[in-house]
Parts: sequence; structure tokens; C-alpha cells
Amino acid sequence: MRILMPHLPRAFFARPTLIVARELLGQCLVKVDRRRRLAGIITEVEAYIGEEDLACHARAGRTRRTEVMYWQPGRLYVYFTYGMHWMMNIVTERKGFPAAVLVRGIFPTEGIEGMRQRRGRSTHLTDGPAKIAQAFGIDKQCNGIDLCARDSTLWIERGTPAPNSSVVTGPRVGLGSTPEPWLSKPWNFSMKLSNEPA
DNA sequence: GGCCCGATACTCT
DNA sequence: GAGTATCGGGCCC
Repeated sequence: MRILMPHLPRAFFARPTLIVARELLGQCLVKVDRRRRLAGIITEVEAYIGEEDLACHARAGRTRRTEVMYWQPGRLYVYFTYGMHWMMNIVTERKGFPAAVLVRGIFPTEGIEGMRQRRGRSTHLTDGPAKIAQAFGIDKQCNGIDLCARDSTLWIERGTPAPNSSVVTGPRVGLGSTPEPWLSKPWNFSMKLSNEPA
């Protein structure tokens, strides 16, 4: 019997955020856009975990912006920052506990021409969180969508898991004045692709 | 490759 | 009103 639905199931996201973040490396983000597939391998992510984590938007509690982080795992949390950029996160853990993984880096594999059109350039298509949102056409309208729903046009597909030897961890990026210990938590995960320079 | 800086508007205090 | 989970252009290696 063939697998009918390629989506990673909700159980994948309903686990500790650091586990989900690590295991998202090597998986494939897919969007069906006007009947064409846009896809890429996830190469860099960051974990944001709960109201205690002072780098997490949920540090301010449940607000209109952070509402989706409190929903079931497998939802998309999309927010706007710096006056012009959208960011894409995947909600993790259990309903009622605000946590998510920010997708910071992708290696494009399908629909590259479409990404180039949206980005208005031919290189550096998805090597940053706002670039990913622009290349995949993700904005406020995508906030709260369910990556695990049967009829979703956006989902995570099983790829080739990143071997431990390719994974690097480090502090999260762009946190500015966030106090310790949160500023230095090694909750950024990235993988080196074998065809990239070391 | 790197550093510096301005753009820009939304969220929460 | 302040702060912001960034980007791209200009410049200099």
C-alpha cells in the first residue's frame, strides 16, 4: 500500500522543540502554488520555547500576534518584522504551550524560476528567514494554516535526515538585547550540505 | 568575503 | 513611543 499523504504527521511536531528543530534539518518544505511545486531542503532552524524564553515572542503571553503559538503543533506561525519582512515558524509541543521553530535557511530544489520571480534576483533565494517567506509567497494570509491538514497547500515532506556529522549548533541570531541565559542558548541548528564549501 | 547603515510598519507598553 | 527572530546596497578588501 502506497503512502497517500506525503506530509509529516502532527506527531512529528508534537515533541520537544529542540528535537523537532534538529530533525527538521534535511526535511523538505513544499508549497503548491498555482499547481506548481515550490520546494527546498531545510538547512537552518531555530527553537523558541515557551513564555520563560525571553527571546520567544510568547514572553509577553498570549496576544493577538502570538495566538497561533498556543494552537496545536503543526500550525504555521507567520509574523511581520522590521517594517517589511515576514518570518515563517512551525508550531511545536502541545496545544496551550507556546513554542515554535523558525525556518532560517533552505536549499531550493523545485520551482526555482518562480522563486527568482518573487525575489527579483537569481541568487540568494532562500538563505535567510525573510527571503524564504518571499520566495515561497508566505505572508499574513498563511498565519495559522495547518501543515498537517489533508487539503493544505503547504507542508513538510520527509527528506534525507541530516547526519550528526553535518549539524552545527550555536546561539540564535538577531536577539539583540535579550538577557542571559536566553541570549546564549545554543538553539540554532544548521547543516552543511555536502556540495557546499566547508 | 566582510562591515555599515537606512528602509519600514507592526506589536505591545 | 520604543523596539524589532532582516535585507540589500555601497563600499572596502
